[in-house]
Amino acid sequence: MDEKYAFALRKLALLGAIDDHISISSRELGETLEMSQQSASKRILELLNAQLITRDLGTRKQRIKITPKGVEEMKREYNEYRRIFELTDHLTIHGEVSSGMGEGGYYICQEGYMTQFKEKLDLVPFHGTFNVRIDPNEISKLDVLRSTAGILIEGFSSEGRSFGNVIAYKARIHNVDCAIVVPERSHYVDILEIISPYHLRRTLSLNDGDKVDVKITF
Amino acid sequence: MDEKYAFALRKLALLGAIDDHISISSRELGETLEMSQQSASKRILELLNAQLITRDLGTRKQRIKITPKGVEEMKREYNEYRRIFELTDHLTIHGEVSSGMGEGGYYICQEGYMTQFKEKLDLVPFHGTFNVRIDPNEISKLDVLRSTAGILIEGFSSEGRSFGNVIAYKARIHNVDCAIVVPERSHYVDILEIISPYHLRRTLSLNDGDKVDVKITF
DNA sequence: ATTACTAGTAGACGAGTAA
DNA sequence: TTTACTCGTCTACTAGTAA
Repeated sequence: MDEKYAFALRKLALLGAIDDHISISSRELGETLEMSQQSASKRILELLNAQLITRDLGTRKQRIKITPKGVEEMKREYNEYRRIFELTDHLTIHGEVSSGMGEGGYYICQEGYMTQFKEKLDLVPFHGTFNVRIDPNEISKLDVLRSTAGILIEGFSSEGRSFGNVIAYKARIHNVDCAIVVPERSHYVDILEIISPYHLRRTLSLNDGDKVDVKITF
Repeated sequence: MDEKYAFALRKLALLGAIDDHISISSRELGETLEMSQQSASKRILELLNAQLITRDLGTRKQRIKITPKGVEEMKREYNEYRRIFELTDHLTIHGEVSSGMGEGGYYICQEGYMTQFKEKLDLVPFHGTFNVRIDPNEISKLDVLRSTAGILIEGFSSEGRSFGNVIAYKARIHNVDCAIVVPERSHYVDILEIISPYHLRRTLSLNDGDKVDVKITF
């Protein structure tokens, strides 16, 4: 995205153009962007062309709304700032113990992954995965995590099945070493899958619903 | 700040130029900014001129560090994004009950303020202020709060003393109505001063050090 | 009121090059 | 190798104005 579009997009977002269409004339937009009506009009055409906004052009005033693509572009910039101001040397994600679907456990136990966990993380997973449901307020911390370079656990093929790359992040839960494992090609979910040399539920006496802090170190 | 400077400043920050001087040639900066060496050199001179960065220009490579002013400018942009993505209709600040210095209580009890609290907040403070020490991880939420339009409680003069403007924000602590009061001209502190028609310590059975969630509604 | 075209100007950019 | 000057080009802006 052209950097100059970010400014206009951000000001539109502050006026509420993410949730709804907002009525704003090119003159008014020009005022908030500190430019002429003509330039603001041109900027709107550029944003439309870049598919960052949509517009209803009525006879009176145009109505503008930011597209999902526009929101994504802004989030990218937002996440850069988060990395600058929030990331020191660690990131803490709050959540609660979840029994999850247990699907991750099957993948993680594959020999092809296990050898790499030992080599690259110096960690032999005890048993399956430990699942943490991320506090809804902190889902966006996943963006920050995923924009950070983790440890690449390479995919492989075994018995005609292919297993994809996995990104691992070293972490600690209540001072017990562990690692978060995220399939490289996965949709965002609110569950952190965690491996540890210990049986975390037993070691930390945790049950479903108990609050935990996952501290990722960089 | 010229908007185009923000991009360069942000990329420098991501390279670590907030904490330390970083070695970066104009050619390298040009690569990360996707522009020529010449333009990157010019951009550096502009940033220097705007006092957003400082530079050691050695014989080999220049070393660049972002100034406090530069950091402030970035924070302003960061806070705009926070308002866009973090602020829905409320903001929750975590903290713990603190006995504070009790100074706020004296000011707040002034007749000039009290009448306005009743009119503008529909709230007759019970007694002094209730102090919450903000969780260190959430101090920056104050930036977000202060960049939000609160309710202006006008200053006044009484018995030869002048009392300044105060900004109030309606809030709830564990479902009890209250309001945060912030002197307009004050340095940042980690204490929220809160007024409520109830004696919060007694009503909620709170003692120093107890964790509380302050939910600000907009 | 609007939006947005055209024309003229100021400013941003990169190539060449000096130090 | 550096940084950064000059200069030509090309883009971005605003004023004027049409629809």
